[in-house]
Amino acid sequence: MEYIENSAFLIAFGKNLRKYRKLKGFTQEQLANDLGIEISQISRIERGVINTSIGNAYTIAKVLKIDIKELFDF
Amino acid sequence: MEYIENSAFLIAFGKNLRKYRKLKGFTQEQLANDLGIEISQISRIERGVINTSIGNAYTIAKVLKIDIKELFDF
DNA sequence: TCAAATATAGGCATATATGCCTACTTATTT
DNA sequence: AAATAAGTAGGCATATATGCCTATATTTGA
Repeated sequence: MEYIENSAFLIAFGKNLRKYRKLKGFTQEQLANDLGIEISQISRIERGVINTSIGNAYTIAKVLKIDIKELFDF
Repeated sequence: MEYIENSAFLIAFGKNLRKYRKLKGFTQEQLANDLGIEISQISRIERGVINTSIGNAYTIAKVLKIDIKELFDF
């Protein structure tokens, strides 16, 4: 198994999240509303600007109705 | 798929991390040193006291030489 | 091409994780 | 039982994520 840098990981995670969000037909705003977090955060997470929490990742998976492991599968 | 509460998720994550840490023969201190983070944080994460970042989870997986998905597999 | 919807960018205040430290507790080993 | 190792607890300062807001850019649809 090869490991990437932390910043690259955040970007990869964000891209993956964006993929699943669109796949499930959510806009950033809808996702943020369902999550109960700020819409600007979704944009930041998807671009890899911020290093969000595991709890947030879990809640996102919950809203998207996917397994959290899928968010880390890339 | 059934989803648990956020606080329960953090506790489950911590227990799982502890399982893998011991499985790989690390003390909290060794893991913290290899990670380059504070030992007190490991204790807090394992007990579900804090909601650590996805980047931290990734680095932990890297040090333990496991796939990050395993940390979320419970 | 224009309008509307969606996403990006950044500033500022606040909340929470983290680092650093000391003290205490629990577990392990002899 | 005593000594050592490992883990827990909490305080305080700092760093970073988050919330809230406004403005700009980009994409999508008519």
